[in-house]
Amino acid sequence: MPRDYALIDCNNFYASCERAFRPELEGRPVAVLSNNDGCVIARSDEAKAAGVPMGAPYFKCRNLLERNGVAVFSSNYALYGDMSARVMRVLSRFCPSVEIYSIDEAFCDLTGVPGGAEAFGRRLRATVRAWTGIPVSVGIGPTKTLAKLANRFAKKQPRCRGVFDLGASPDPDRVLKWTAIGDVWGIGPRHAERLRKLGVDDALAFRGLKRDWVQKKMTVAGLHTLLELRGLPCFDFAAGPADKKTIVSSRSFGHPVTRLDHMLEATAQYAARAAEKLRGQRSVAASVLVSLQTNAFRLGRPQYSNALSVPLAVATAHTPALIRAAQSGMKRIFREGYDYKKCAVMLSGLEPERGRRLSLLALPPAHRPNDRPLMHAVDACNARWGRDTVAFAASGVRQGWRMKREMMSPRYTTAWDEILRVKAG
DNA sequence: TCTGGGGTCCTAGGACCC
DNA sequence: TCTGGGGTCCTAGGACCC
Repeated sequence: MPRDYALIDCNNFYASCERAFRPELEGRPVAVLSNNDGCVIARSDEAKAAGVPMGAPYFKCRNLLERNGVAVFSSNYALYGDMSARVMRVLSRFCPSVEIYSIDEAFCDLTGVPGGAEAFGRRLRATVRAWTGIPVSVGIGPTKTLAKLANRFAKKQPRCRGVFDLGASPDPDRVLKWTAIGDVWGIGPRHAERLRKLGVDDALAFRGLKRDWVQKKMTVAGLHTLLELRGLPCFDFAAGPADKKTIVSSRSFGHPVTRLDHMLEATAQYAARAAEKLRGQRSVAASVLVSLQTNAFRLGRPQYSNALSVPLAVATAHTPALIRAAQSGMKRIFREGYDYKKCAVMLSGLEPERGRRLSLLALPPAHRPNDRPLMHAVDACNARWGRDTVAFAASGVRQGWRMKREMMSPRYTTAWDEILRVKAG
């Protein structure tokens, strides 16, 4: 039986989150910057129309932004994460099954919903808007790839009014023809360029290619995209989030770091953050990869980057152990005489906390009975009173390397003292 | 002139996604 | 002066083993 998958995608999500709490920005251009106020990562429709490019470095487009009266925000992930959860809760309340795909997208299985998928999608869209303030688009199709494609059509074609069901369309091929090859889910810039050179410019032309050729040139990933465009589902619907296989914490510094002690502070901070995420999925890590790099944009300056993987004797989620491992690796790859821009800590070899393998050489966790309750208490404090309420001394106190966020909006929904006030009368 | 063969595991790099 | 962060999957090739 053919299925109806819907892709619900929040429009210009970060910009819409900012606007949800500043109604006077409705109809005005809004842009949100990446960490460190580095580049533009979200734009309202008005900002797009003004010609603000996606990914543009802030210092390069600052004039353009000012000239057009664009309201500019540093990214506020506490706010976006919470708004995302609200949107997802609305979807879960009305849809039989929801797969959260990213912070601003979810797939829903609408097969057999009463009244038809499109009408259901319209109600969903209106409800999300009314309950969260976030505008969404809804695309419906028999496979995830086609739902994605339908979603893009819904978003770009005003007459769709935010919802489009490809399966119910009188001429679906016309929509495929309208979709540029590079806009097909799963076809990135590399493959798109190659395909265009062969005269394959849109989804319809791609769909007509021979499977053997596609598999040979684009591996099974490309083959799956091809088959999905033909209406054969290749990507399963996953109700719950799968455990991560790697966990990364990395951040560019607010100022270049030159000293080992500062680098070790940042390493500890990132290791602690990664460890928190690790415990969040009840896993332990078997190895820690640290890396560092100078700023490759600064031509003419000496460049250096390196990475080192540090295996752990026993897989663990204990922050002090992970900090020790990360710092020992960092000491080995750090070289004096460079301006470092960024470092990262990646946890890999993840396995569930229960049922992990134990080493014969190190004490099993049962012999360190206080580790887990301690970490649990730290996580509970930070969940309740905010990140870094309890932190590790190894992360330093002054943290001169911390990122810049000079235009951040309040954490309207996650911090009591930043909550919106509504004046009476 | 000759230089086995096949399996498994790991890693690095490439491509993609948001 | 200032250019994000966090993931997944696939493949090729080398190491290693018998």
